[in-house]
Amino acid sequence: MLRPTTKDLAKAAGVSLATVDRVLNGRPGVREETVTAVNTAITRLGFVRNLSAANLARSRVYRLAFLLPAEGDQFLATVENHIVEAAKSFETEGIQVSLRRVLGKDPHQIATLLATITPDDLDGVSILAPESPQLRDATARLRERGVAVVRLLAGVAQADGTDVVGIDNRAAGATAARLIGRFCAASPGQILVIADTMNARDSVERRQGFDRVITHDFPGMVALPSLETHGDPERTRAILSNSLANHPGITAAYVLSAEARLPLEVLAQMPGPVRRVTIAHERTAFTERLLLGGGLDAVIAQNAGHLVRSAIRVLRARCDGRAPIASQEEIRIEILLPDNLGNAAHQGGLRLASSGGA
Amino acid sequence: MLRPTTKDLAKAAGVSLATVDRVLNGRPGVREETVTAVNTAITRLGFVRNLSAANLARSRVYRLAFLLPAEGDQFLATVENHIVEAAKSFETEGIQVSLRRVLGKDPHQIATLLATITPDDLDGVSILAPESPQLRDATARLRERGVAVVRLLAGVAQADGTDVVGIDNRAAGATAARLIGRFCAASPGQILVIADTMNARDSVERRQGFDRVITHDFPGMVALPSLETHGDPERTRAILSNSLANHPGITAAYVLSAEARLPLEVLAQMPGPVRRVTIAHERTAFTERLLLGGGLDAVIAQNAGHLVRSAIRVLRARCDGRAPIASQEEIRIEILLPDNLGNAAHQGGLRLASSGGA
DNA sequence: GTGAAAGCGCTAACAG
DNA sequence: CTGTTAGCGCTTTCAC
Repeated sequence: MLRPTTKDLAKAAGVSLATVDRVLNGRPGVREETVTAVNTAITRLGFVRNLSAANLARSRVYRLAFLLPAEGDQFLATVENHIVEAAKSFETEGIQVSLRRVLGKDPHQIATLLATITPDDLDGVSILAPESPQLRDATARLRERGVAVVRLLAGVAQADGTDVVGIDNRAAGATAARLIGRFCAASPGQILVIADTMNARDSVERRQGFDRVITHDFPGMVALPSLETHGDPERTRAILSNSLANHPGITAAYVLSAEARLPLEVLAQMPGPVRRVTIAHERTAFTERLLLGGGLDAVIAQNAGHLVRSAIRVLRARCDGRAPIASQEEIRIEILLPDNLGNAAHQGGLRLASSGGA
Repeated sequence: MLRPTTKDLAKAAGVSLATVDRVLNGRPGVREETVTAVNTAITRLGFVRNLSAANLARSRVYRLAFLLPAEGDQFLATVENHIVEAAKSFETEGIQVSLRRVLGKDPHQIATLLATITPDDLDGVSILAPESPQLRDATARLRERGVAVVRLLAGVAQADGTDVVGIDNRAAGATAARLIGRFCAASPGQILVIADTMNARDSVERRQGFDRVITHDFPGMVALPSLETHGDPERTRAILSNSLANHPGITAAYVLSAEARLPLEVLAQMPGPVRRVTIAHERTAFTERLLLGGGLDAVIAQNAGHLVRSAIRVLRARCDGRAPIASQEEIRIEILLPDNLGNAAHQGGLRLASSGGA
């Protein structure tokens, strides 16, 4: 026989469909006895609930939104593209995903904005913004109001029950350090560490992971104090040329911010007798090109597509009061070399057959 | 207004539900005129089809099976685990996934087995077996009979329209070579290359990719001829000790087969004055432990969970006559270092919140 | 060629 | 506390 349905359950347990439904959804108002009767039938028949049918009956639509910074460079654009793509493919499943580039730099602005969101507008939001007390507060309120929340990329999980989708930044920093250490085996020296700003929690964590590995496993190398570009080309030029002049023993550079273009472009213009080992974060058109051209030795990345789809799945699960499948939602720290960039980068042939199937 | 339904379409186009359905599913027997009328309504209303409802109405169940080798070591076990896990989570979507460890080493046995499968048993199969003319033939027949087919890990795409889910093995070999080359910068020398057998297409491709990069980018190094273990411990010991004795300049080892335990264990027992840079494929309990313990410098892996879920999604799409979403189904070549193994390996805390959501 | 009506598995008012 | 009934959006006979 095919999969048993609620009807079969009702018959087996000697109750009506409505009662089966009540038990299935843990709704109150059913005698303990009947509950067990139904549950027995469930296990006996090996009943598995048909979620699509349930959602159809509920005519449930999930209204989700991604709230992103208003300003950003290539990485943000990549994330955006994946959101748009994912929005399309989730639409058939009754999940409406919108995208709003509204978050400013001021934590208060962000908090004020979040305060306007209610369950009438949205069922869940995914927020990409730096950690701040205001933000933590605002997300807690949002959740109390009944809006599911996940933090994208940056944030601390578990503290208030808000999920975080993104890589472990300490591990990412450690990975960068390991690569630099190994790549510099023949020429250990000083390491330039460059960030947008070290005020962001994720930057600090990356730096911590980085330092741990360098100190512990590569005693011949020294990671210099972090330089902060603040996104300013002039300043970047100044601090980099200054640092390179002061430290002739620099053999490597680590750019730990998500937007690596500015420091990498400036770095490329600096004179340097030795070829420096350089590692940056996130796959963008820019880092990809540099990697293929030999101007970058490795890229530490998190797959933006996975990131977005994972955030959507987690939100959906939370909307239903379900727990996400942790093993599926873990975002891997990818190491990209010129050789494992995959199709998107430079090859023509997909491994999927181009024509229709069976 | 909420998302328009078929009913709205019918009204807008001045036809019945049945006709809308015929157009939606490209069924014959509709006047050209009415077809365009419906299509106009579709675009005008921005109609998006509700797939769950469609599947419910069809009471479509997808019966898929993974056909795996009867014999294998840890990597196969990992794949198996993921199949079982995926089977559970896809069950709610009406996708029944079974697992059969039935494939032997003989291509004819495999072909004979595939010949017994009909659309009455299964809607799609995912086959993990080495390339062979018999297999290609058998899969082609299967597809003709109306059973969707994807090849797992090994195979050639597009040739007969059969999809292949797995990494690009040439790129994987190239990635291994790049890492070995860079890690050996201070001590270039000869590289031991070890395989189960070089009769498998994927082994050959990895070797090709490996050689290309070594030759082109690391002229100071030499990749020795491939040694074949044939899964035999005695033989492995003999050929390895022989090779190490003959080539005192060996500074690296590349194990290119999916099951790396045997050669790595034997290699560990071999005396060696210099610490060798060692790289192997696939994440298993064994390679993970070795990586963390420093006995392995990197692991080139394909995420078994993605692999399995991707195979299922592709089969499902083909069953429906849809094209899979290529960007989502590309399997990344992961590089694993001790630092980016992630939660599963050694950490306790998940980044997902442990308690219920909004 | 096209339409009417029943039903997929489940939920959500209502009655009782 | 429990059952009846009418759908959710789409497909599928079977008539017309």
